Amino acid sequence: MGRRKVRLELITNDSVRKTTFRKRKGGLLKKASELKTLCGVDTCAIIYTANDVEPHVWPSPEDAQRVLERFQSLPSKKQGKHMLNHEDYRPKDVSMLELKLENGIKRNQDLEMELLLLDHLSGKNVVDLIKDDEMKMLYQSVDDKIRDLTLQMANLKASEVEEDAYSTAPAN
Amino acid sequence: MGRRKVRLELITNDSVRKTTFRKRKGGLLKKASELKTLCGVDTCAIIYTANDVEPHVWPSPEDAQRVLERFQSLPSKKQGKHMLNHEDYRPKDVSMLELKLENGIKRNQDLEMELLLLDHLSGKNVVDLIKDDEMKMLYQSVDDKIRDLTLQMANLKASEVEEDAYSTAPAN
DNA sequence: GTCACTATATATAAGGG
DNA sequence: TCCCTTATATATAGTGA
Repeated sequence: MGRRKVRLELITNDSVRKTTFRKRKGGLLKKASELKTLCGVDTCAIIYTANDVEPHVWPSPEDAQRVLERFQSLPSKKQGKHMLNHEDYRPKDVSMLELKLENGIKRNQDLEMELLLLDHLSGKNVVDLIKDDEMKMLYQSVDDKIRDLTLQMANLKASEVEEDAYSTAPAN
Repeated sequence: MGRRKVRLELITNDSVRKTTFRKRKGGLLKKASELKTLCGVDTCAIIYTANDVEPHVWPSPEDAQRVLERFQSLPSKKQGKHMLNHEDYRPKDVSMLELKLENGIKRNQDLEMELLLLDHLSGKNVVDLIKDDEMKMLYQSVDDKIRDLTLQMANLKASEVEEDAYSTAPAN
């Protein structure tokens, strides 16, 4: 769409390529925005530039907000066939602690399942930039999750040690 | 871009909205594809339709393949400020097992970090459809990861029990 | 590298099977 | 609903400041 038809192939000239990228990125975002508005679908554009390490995400602030909410309420459904059969990897006879450990495993599986989604998206070059504030919120959210998980594992370990104490030398 | 200028607002008429969605989705994908080719960036379009539960992802088969590879080689960098300070949650005096447990935690943190990326993307309505084969590969990848993690945790638990045995009743 | 300005190339809203 | 077709609306390649 310009003075002349361009061949669909990598633009070798650096500056030209950058300029084209900038222009087209804008166009793509606009299109995505329109699609979202006109059709009521929650579009999202992303771009991992070879330069930046951080992925650039788009929507608007409200969108990012909603993303977080949706993410946090993300239930452990869909796990179906992806639920791992623990039996295969569990040393026999460790009954007492199984439940707790399983909880931990289950949690990890939840994470993995969400990771699956990430799979579909990571490694892609996306189209935009998330505001700093939103970024912080996202990070905060993950930090919280990490905290929970770590605490849980620590407790698990602690209780195991405890249990052990019981079976060999009752707590003072 | 049509017989007449359309107002930027949700199209109320169902059939019209659907048609417009289909058309514009195609256009957006084409644009993304061009951007990818012309600028050498790995574009990716996604759409979570209100109807379908599964997200629809786009690129081409080769892209999906690359996604997987990139994902699997995803190092544990970037963790920086997101590394959790275990000290705060670790019951004191459990030295012997710490390392193993920490490995487990570390792993979880890796997952969490990747989850962070997901944060940026989930909950968005994206633009496309991944081929069944690719989907299977992705699932397989996650399954493998789940297997690793589970096995690791099982081993961790097993070795703890073992250690315990040693300190109280030397193995037969 | 960026911005503005066109001339063109594309995308697509309406309509008609 | 899905394809066509066609009239217009948009996107953008090339160019100059």
